[in-house]
Amino acid sequence: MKEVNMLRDKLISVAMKLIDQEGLGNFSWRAVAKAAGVSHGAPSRHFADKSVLLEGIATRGFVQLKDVCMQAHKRFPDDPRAQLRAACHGYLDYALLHPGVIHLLAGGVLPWPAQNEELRAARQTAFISFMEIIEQGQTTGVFRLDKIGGAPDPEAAINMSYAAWCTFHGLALFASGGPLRSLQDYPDQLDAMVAAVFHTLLLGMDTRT
Amino acid sequence: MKEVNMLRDKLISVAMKLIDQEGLGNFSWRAVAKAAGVSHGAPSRHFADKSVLLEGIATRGFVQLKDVCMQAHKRFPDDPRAQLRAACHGYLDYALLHPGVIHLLAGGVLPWPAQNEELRAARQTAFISFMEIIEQGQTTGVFRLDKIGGAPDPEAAINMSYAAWCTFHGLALFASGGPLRSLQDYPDQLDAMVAAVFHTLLLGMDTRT
DNA sequence: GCGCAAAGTAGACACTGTCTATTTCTATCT
DNA sequence: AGATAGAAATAGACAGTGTCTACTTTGCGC
Repeated sequence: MKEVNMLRDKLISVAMKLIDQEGLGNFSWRAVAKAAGVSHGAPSRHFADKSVLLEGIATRGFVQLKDVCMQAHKRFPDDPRAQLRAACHGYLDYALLHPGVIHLLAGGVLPWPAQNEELRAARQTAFISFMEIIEQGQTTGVFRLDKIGGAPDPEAAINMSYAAWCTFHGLALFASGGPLRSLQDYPDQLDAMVAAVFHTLLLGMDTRT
Repeated sequence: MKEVNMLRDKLISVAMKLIDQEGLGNFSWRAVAKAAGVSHGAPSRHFADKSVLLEGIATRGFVQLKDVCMQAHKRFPDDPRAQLRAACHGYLDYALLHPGVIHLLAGGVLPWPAQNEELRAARQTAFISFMEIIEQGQTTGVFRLDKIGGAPDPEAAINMSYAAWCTFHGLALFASGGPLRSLQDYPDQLDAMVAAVFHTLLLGMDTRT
């Protein structure tokens, strides 16, 4: 097994750490090089410029979020509600651990749709992985499958996935670096808030209500 | 009526425009000065440094979001569902018009809780303005008032407000500069997606379901 | 008209991202 | 093994950035 792109991987790891510690704004190309122990010109062999490096970080972020969804899916094989709850908590935990990365994934920094093919694929894979939870829930009759007008909607899974993902995303941003950030010091209150938000979301998705 | 801080206001206006056009990352102090027609040192008479300028922009952003909520409230005096829908669309329209500002408000750039007292107050006012919609809905029996366990919750309004706001916020970010950005070119599809997401949210909040 | 504080200007500085020329490393071929 | 070509890393240069400082202009009460 050949060790390819050792420095490339290290740079992304180091950059992730810096981005989470210093924030997305104070993130510097030269600081990444220094933290990786190379000269300021070395990274340019692996990343054309700063935005390509950010794309690399974002790609890894989406891969990790895909893992979060897959673990949620695997852990509760026949319980879409539990899967969704696990995905919610996994997403939130990831955001608290990687506040810089989650804000990078939130958009506004990199252009969208992404130029980078690898990044586009990673995001797509993560979304599909999440959507499988919704689809399974809908096909097993746990989640709603109706359209606004009442007629069945072929894109119901996509729409409901975005509804859930938007909520997770907003919650994760608020808790990791927004108005709910101070709740990090009071885990019980944070849990209560997350439970309440999730409760409202699930009520809107569940056929049982 | 005295004209105070003419340049200060102009700088914020100009900076808002630049931040929305060029993005939060390519936003430059000197470019703001140039666009306002003053030397690069002039803004420092009104803003100590770049982050204070950003705080000024964020403050104005929250004030404008408060206006969105108040208009939604005023327009449908006795219909919390319509108020909420109007707030959702208002929030989204604002995000599409001001993609840079909405990402600034999303956090990750400015430290939270905000140092700046004015900014903190503006955010608080905006949130309260939004929460009034929820409160009115709950007291008139349109929105749920139950806790997860079933017992009444004094903080129900706060929790439900955050549930709704998280969804709006995630949706706004996705649509303005995230994975849903391409839907801007297909207004019908965008409307359908927004309607579906809002539908799921409302189902989770409404007592009627 | 004077004096003074506030507002705006212009130059300097360290630092940033990016480009280029140069050196060092490494893997392959005879 | 030694030579060599290509990749990888270095170091210097450059314009542009945020911020600090000294200097000049402006406007207003006396």
